[in-house]
Amino acid sequence: MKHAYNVFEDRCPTRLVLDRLADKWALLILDRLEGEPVRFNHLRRDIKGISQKVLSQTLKKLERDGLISRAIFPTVPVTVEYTLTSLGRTLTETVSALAHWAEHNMDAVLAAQQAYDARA
Amino acid sequence: MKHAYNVFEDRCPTRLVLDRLADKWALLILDRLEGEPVRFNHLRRDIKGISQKVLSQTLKKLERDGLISRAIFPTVPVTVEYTLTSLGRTLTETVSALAHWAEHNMDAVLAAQQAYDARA
DNA sequence: CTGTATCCTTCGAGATACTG
DNA sequence: CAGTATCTCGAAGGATACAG
Repeated sequence: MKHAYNVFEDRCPTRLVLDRLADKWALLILDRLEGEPVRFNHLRRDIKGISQKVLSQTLKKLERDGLISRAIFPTVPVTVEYTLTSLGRTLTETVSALAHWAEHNMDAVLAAQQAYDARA
Repeated sequence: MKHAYNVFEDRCPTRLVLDRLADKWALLILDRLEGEPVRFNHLRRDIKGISQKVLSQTLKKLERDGLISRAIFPTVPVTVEYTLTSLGRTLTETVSALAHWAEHNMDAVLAAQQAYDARA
């Protein structure tokens, strides 16, 4: 067999990886990072609604997973840029596909919800 | 403009839709449902580690969003089949791409984590 | 078989304030 | 600018029992 694990198995490494990806903020960060490095506060401003704490935590997790890298520039005050790694770049296509699906099918989902709620 | 909203805006419908997708169990269910209808307990058995309660809740949300449909067969005891809707089927390619990414890049992520932890 | 109801715990997120 | 440190709070999830 090609793979020892699959996503349907409990407590397998694959599931742990999918868990990390199944995170709203992580997806938004990866999507935003596509194409260009972005600074901390720039991300904070662009990704509306994320708190400083959660942004910091999520960036740390993504860096630990090898999906993004953190570059520190000794300016005053200090500048920090986050960039997709080559591993992270292999994900962007899928991630932005998900984001685009959400944008394009929002209306259909909303309509389905209203129909569902009307029945109940 | 083509879209009034994008995923980076707070409290926009697109974000709400992405929120729903950014759910580990929802992704696993959608992935499992690709290709064939599946019964409740069958899903429960296949998606290892999910509780009855969470499975039920997640299925209800996915049905409300118009991504899956629920068919009741008046057998004794009753049989319930869950199937992807046509809207849901437009998502499967992306969802399974995510799952496959996790399976294929698990090793790289694990290695990155170990390298990160070794540095710290 | 396919769920719902309840209890209980814990984990995560928001708010706020502070630091290098 | 780029974070860390607390604190509090609510919601999500597991376990268990029960129901149609």
